[in-house]
Amino acid sequence: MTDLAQLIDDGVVTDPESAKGRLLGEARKLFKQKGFAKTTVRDIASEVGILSGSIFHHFPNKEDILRCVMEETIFVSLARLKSELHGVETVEAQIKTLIRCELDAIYGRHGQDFTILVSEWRSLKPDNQAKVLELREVYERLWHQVFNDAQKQGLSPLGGVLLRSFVRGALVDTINWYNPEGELTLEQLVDQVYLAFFGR
Amino acid sequence: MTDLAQLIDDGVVTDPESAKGRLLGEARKLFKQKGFAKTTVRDIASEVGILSGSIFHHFPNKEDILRCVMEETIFVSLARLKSELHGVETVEAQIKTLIRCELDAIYGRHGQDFTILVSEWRSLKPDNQAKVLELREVYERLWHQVFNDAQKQGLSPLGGVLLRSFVRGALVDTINWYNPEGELTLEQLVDQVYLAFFGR
Amino acid sequence: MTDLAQLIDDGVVTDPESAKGRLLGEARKLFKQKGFAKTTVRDIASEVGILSGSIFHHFPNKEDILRCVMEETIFVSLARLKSELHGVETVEAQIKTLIRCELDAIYGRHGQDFTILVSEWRSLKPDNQAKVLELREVYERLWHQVFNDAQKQGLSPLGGVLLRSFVRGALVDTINWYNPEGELTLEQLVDQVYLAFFGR
Amino acid sequence: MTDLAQLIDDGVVTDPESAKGRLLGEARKLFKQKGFAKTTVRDIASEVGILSGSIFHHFPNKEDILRCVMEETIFVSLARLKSELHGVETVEAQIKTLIRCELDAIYGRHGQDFTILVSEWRSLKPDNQAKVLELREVYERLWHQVFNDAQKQGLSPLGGVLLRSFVRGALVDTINWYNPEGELTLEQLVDQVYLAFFGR
DNA sequence: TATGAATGAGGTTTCATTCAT
DNA sequence: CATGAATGAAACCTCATTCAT
Repeated sequence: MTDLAQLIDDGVVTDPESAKGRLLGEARKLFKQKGFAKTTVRDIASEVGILSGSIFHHFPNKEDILRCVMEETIFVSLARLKSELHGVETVEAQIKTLIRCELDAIYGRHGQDFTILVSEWRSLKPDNQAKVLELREVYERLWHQVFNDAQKQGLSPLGGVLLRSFVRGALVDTINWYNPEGELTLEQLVDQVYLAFFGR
Repeated sequence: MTDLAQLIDDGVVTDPESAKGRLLGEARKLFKQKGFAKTTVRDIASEVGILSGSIFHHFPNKEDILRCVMEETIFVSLARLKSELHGVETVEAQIKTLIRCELDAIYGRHGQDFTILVSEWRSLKPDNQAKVLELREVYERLWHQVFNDAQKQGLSPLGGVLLRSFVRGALVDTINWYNPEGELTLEQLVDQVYLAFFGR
Repeated sequence: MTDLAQLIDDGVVTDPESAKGRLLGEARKLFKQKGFAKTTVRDIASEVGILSGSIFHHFPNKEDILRCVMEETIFVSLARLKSELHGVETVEAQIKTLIRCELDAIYGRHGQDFTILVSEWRSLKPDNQAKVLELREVYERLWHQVFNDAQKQGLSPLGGVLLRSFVRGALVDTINWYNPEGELTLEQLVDQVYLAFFGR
Repeated sequence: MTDLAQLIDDGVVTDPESAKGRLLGEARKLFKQKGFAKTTVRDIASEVGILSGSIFHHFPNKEDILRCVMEETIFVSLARLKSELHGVETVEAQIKTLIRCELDAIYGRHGQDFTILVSEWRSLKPDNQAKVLELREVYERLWHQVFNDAQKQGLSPLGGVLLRSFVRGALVDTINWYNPEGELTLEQLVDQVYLAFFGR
């Protein structure tokens, strides 16, 4: 059973074949393209092939769609990260795996579109922010652990939490200039990020 | 004459005492607080103490207010950066100056609120993006030059353009976690950023 | 099946019982009374008994309402004209039928309000003008044919196109002085128009 | 002394060199081009080279500008008509003079833009309509007299008032199809109108 | 579950008009 | 006479949300 199938089975990720799942998929796409504020509930509905009123059978309101999109993003990213980290021994390889997975998530290789987590953070009301944050911290802790190890090995003078913040910023911001179809491959980008922070 | 006074004199920055200037100031504040989409022109007007219709004496439309806010941000940041870099000899000191100025800009120490440039980029239509981009590139080139020097001196294995991208991301993202009133002072943050990228 | 019922069935005229149909009806009435510019979408909505926002379920914008009103006017006028002309043999009778039908249309006897086509022509943007013009030319050609026959029979020294222009002007302008409830009956008016242009 | 100079001297037409006169001239042009409703008081001001607020030193409100434009149109048209009719003996020549002068007025040969009188009639409130109507009836009576003579001579079977209505409609409507720069000259158009109504 | 018409609050923008300078 | 900033009402339009069918 794949990671994704497992997650669907666990009920934390909606089956993308289902009506709700297709809704989430299109919503994610549009939120990424045009932003949450400029995406109308009609846009989403028409992309799925239903009418706007029908959306509210699946979600209580628009903001909740965003919350679900974000939470699924974290679930999927987390599962994938754990799976990819499995069996990786050296800290260097672990770091590169972390970076690679997050870039994959940002560029939607597995449908996660990590960027939304940052760019649309303010579109959530505080209560929803709290819910998502809880989940997200699980994900962040994985980074902290690996980065703390890196510091111990002298790969960076900074502690895990601070370093993770800088790396996250650097990665998320690539969305503003990096073109995955351009000359620099994703793997090369991974290496450059590694070099920038740990190349000594 | 101060830098700011000079810029106002040059006509590239609006006098903050004037009606238009006050409008820009309040708009900047609100855009930062609530985001462009959720800030209404009524909000801005009422903050200045006029009615919403009066705004359109000074700006043709809401988006143009954002464009002006962004352009002033760049003008002020650029002027300040040049002034602060003046007489600074070592590359290390130059880098720290760049970082310090941008963090100052992000945290609005001189009224610039640099973050808006990144977070509201998508709120501009392509034609306005192009106008702002032109200005912004002048600012970015300053970073590239210093970072290229840093590479030559072996301070980082990366070229100036790529390195600047990573640093910008790291700095801009601080907005999501850094609290300027917290334990970590801005000067300490500058040092940590320097360490993260150049501390070898 | 009546002509109108047939047109509704064909889908070129909206059922006046439907929401959209009632909207068009009230819009037509108001456009005629106050003119397009001075009629607000709120006026129309309140006349139908809905709120202004609801109008935009049926029409993308105000101008489109006018376009629909105009197009329906032509469809109805054309259908009625064809039906009335059917079996009319002499040119004189055909001419009077044309005149009578257009006056009927102007005075809204069958709900067409032909005048709007002329008086609000400039309220349409060029693209909408083009759409309506296409339809209207079908209608005009009917006149040209009959008037060309009239010229051949020596009823007027002018060609069909020019003559039609003059007659249209004369008929449309009646709106500025003719009172259908006054002494001059519509049938008498028809005769006078005929006399003015063909009475020799 | 020209007719116009005489009218200016009489105080019924504003000197076109004066501020108020230039205002009226530009207003007339814009009302004709875009219609009264779509012409803003700013449009007019900027065309004259002043600011919108200054207009209200010359006119109490926008509608009054229209009223003045209309009244001047009538004054000028009337003066010109009287002057042109002077010494014309035959009814045929008188009719053609009337037609020619009105077409001249419609196409702005002497700056009158007669069309506005018809197309913007509804833009006036009843009290202003009444004022203008009073003037206009003097002008219309000239037509009635000549057309009544025409009927007596057997040139048309219709009475002057009704006939004038039809001719006015035909002439005013030319604005919707006639191009003064096209193949049909204005003099030829005069002849065709004459033929249409009196050619027997 | 889905529809689709309707809601109703709120958005940006327009514009004739006023008035202190 | 002219300015130009401000008014304030009203315009068109948007859109998340509701609900009877």
